[in-house]
This record gives sequence, C-alpha cells and structure tokens, in this order.
Amino acid sequence: MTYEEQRLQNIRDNEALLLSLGLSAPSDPKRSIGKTNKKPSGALRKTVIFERKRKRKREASLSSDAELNTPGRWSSTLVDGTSQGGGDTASSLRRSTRTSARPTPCRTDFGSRTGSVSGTSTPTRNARVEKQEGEESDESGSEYEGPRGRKMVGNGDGRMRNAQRLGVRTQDPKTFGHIPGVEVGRWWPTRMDASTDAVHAPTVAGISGNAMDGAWSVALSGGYPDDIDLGYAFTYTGSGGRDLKGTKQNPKNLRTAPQTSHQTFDNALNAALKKSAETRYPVRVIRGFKLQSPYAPPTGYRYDGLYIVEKAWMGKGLTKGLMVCRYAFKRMDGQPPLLERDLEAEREEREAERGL
DNA sequence: GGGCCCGCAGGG
DNA sequence: CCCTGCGGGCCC
Repeated sequence: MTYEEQRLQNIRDNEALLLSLGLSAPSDPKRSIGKTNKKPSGALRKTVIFERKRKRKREASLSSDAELNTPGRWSSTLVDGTSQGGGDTASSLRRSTRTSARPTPCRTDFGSRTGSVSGTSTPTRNARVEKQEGEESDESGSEYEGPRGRKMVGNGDGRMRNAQRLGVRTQDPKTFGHIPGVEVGRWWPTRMDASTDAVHAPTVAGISGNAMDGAWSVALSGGYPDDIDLGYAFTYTGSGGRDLKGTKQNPKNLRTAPQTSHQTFDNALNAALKKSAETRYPVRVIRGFKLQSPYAPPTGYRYDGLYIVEKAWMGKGLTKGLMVCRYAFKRMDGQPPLLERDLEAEREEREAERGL
C-alpha cells in the first residue's frame, strides 16, 4: 500500500471512528446550519477536495505589522453553532482578535482562578518580565498588538538572526478551561504568542499536559496528514516515535523528524490525553495554518475553544506501518461558531492585492 | 523550497 | 542538568 493509499485509508478509518462515536454531526441539530444530509463519505470527499485546492504557501511574511493584520478572509459560514451576540461576523471577530491581543498588565502572582480544575500547579514566574516591560510602549501604530519580544542571537557562525522570545505571561497555562480574557477566535501569528497568552504553552509540542492531571491544550498543526478535521470533531495523533537527534555522525538536534518507532501511551504527553479521555475535562484547542483543513486559519494560529477527548486508542500510522496513539475530540456545546476558510475569497483577495 | 540551528516549556 | 517536542528565522 502506498503512502497515499494508507493516508486515505486512515482518513476513512478515522471518519468511521468518529461516526461510531456519534460525532459525524453536531450533537445539537439546531446548531447545524444548512442542509446536513451528508453521506458518510462526505467529510472525506470534502477533505480531499480541499487539499487539492489549498495552497500550502504561507501567504505573507510576518515581518510587517500590516501583513500580520491580514490573516486572510473568512466566510461567515456557521459550522456548529448559531451566531452569538447577534450579527457578529467573522470580520468583527478578527478585529477583536487584534484589538484585544495587547498583553494585559503584568501580574506576578497567578493566584486561583474560577474554572481552574487543577489548582495544584505552581506556575513559574517569567524571568523576563522586567525586560519586556516598556517594550511596545507606543502601540498606536501597530495593527497586531499581541505579545512581542524579539532579540538578536548568534547563529553559531557569526551570523545573527531574530530569536523568538516569550512575552509577559499573565495567566497560568496549566489550568483547564478557557483562559480568562482570551475569547474563542483569538488569533496569533506564532506559537510563541499563543504560549504567551497561556492558551497553549509549548512552542513546539502539540500536547500540553501530564499523566497525572491530563491535557490542558493541544495544537492542530497538520503534523499527521491522516488525521481528519470536521471542525466540531477531529482525530488527533499522539507524540513520540521520532528520532530527533539524527545520526551520531550527523547530529541534527531536530525538533521534529520522521517517525522511526511505535508511539506508546507511556509517553507523558500521550498519557495526558488518555487521562483527559477518562476525566473528560475540557481541552483548549488551537488550529494552525499548516493544518490541512477547511477550519485551519490561512496564517498563524487561532483559539477554537474547548473540546472533550471522547476516545483514545492505538492505530496504524502513516510511516512504515508504525503504531501511533490516536484520539477523538468533540467540541463542547455553547461556544461561538467555528470559522471556515473561504478559499474563493482568499483567491480574490490575492488577485486584488496583485492588481494594486 | 530544503537545510541548518537555534529558543522555548515542561518533565525527569 | 538532561531530554523531548505537529517552530521558526534565515541561509542557500
């Protein structure tokens, strides 16, 4: 079986799994917009069509604030919920993303928060608080007003480059549920910025959590192309099984690498999601631009709200038949609707910019 | 677009 | 300290 055959087979299997869990459609029929007489193969067909149409290129370099401000156009298609707040459009959501992304005033004690389930974690204080204060003091001209922090570091060979620096974190990411002050739909240009806002702390890892408490958040970034994303439900693949060091002769010290061994639930992050399937505590979800899905943002990363891990199991992965840990997620009810990409509108916008 | 090589959080 | 992990900037 070729890679592509295996991928499509896994997508079919994952879709069938979601179907068996009753996740093939939103749980509340009233929340479903439009005609939803989808055939079981509908989601797969949609995924395939979408991937054929989608451009992989990241639309704009993130060096310009003006470009940071244009994560792409959205349709106002409602996916699994009714519009909340009456007349709230996708554009207003994006606007609020920008205007509310300014870091809140520094607070050094996180204290207890309502909605926190863990209550036992002791967040470490960010050591760069003082250094960060005073930066971006004049934000009036900055369209993206989210967390910043760039510093030049050596590249090991005399060259210098911009380094990602975490901003001032005012909330504890090791808690369950929404982060106070962070609305569903908030958008960031990078993982580091999402980490600063405490929605998803790891800057590389897809899963945040531990085996004892469960998972607080996950990032969907398209690292496993056989996962399926229905928006209100999706499958997710665990971590591990990759050789990140390279060979002894050629140590790459990579952050990601092809899978070379089986994943297991002994992996702390995989165990965290397995635990979440037992506790049914909510997991924050962010979707990234590399995710092959109609629900992925065109650029950057977006907070899409709370999901429940409905099931954890082992399955065959895409690489050499190696096993992976898999999970089925379902979106909780009563949240703002998801945004669906409008590829046609994005194409028109690109052409309009080209014509300028 | 591929290769390189870093920064970062979190856990052991 | 060490290691892992669905990043990202910048080189060619």
